Amino acid sequence: MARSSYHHGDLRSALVREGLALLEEQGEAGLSLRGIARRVGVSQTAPYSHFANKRELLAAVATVGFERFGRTMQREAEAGTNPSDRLLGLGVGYVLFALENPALFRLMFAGDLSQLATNTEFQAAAGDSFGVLRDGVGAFGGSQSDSVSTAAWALVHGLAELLLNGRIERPESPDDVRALVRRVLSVLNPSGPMK
Amino acid sequence: MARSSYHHGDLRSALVREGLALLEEQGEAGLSLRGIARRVGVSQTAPYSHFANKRELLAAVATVGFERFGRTMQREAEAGTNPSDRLLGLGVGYVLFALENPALFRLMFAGDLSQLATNTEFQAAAGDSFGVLRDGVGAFGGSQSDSVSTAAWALVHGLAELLLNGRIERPESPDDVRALVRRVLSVLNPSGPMK
DNA sequence: ACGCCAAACTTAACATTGTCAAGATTGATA
DNA sequence: TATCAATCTTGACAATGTTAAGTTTGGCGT
Repeated sequence: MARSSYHHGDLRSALVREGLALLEEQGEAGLSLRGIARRVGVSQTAPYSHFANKRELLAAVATVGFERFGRTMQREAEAGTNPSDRLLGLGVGYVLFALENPALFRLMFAGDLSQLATNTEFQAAAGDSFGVLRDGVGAFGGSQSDSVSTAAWALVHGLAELLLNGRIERPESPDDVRALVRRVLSVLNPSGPMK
Repeated sequence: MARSSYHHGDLRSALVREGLALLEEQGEAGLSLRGIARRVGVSQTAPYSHFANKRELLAAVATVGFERFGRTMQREAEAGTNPSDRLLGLGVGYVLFALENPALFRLMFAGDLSQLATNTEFQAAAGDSFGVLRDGVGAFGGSQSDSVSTAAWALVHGLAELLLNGRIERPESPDDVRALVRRVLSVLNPSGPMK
């Protein structure tokens, strides 16, 4: 949709939206500032009126990613009826999101974005999505809630990352994902270490 | 050290070596093909006599990384006297390596390198280093060895990644790393799920 | 209603990067 | 010792992130 007026009107949102689309289609490698601008139908430097640099645009894209991420986890968790099932749902949501949005997931956890302490929106969105996870684990972990929640988080995150890298064989269906997460999460011992 | 002869003599190794050095000094952002060539004192396109493209050079760098990675884990594991302590050592080595070589670790697990099925050296080095881990876990896990080893792997990998991203507070000393890994690994239940 | 101004957008340019093509150099091999 | 293929260089191209300087315009105060 070509615009008629000199001013776009909602360029900032459009850039983020097309950034997400481009990321999905071409992966992070094909995600250039100029490419996004081209796609929106705006000059190469127009984004600089809304973002200080490419990183800040990517942070905005990742922010939307975190919001979707949190919703995905919440949706999967709500199906469960007890704390244990809800934890499983959170893990399934975590891994499903990663597998369905590989490039976005990697962007969200890219090193250079995480150190954007300046960008409060990004930090807030990331914090919120992890809050969903942490709360779910809290209701599950027993005496050692803190260790258990850290362990569960690391577990699903590592699982997602290893799946994306092809180090662990990719499940074919969402049901297989569910089974895998269940199997792996089952080694967690909520009552703390034995000895 | 400027070279005297037209032929470098050992350019391939030099490129990988300086690539590692540049990666450590400047991070992945500052790791350019031309930068490495400049550092070695060779023309911009000289690397193309030894590598098909930048990715292949980075894969060679990552290959060295995986070799060091395996050695670090093995060193830490050898201190333990029983399977449980050895597993702990492996995890500590895993996380320590990530924290001490953040840029290299991220490169090793970068998405585009992992899909280099062509590069057999890279795949072999990666496989070997994970073999060290898998063997160590195998001697630990009980009835559900497979689930336990996958879980332990995902656990330490996720922990490493979350630490690098600053999502989990960074331990200050290697001893703190050891304590953290011990605490988190302690929720693993080697005898399988309870119910 | 009108003029102004700051925000939004464009054009032009620069340095840097990955990569290719074509040529120069040279060590080893026959 | 002549040659040839591997190694390295020069030159060039397109793409990218970013800055500088100029243009357009919607909305505000008067």
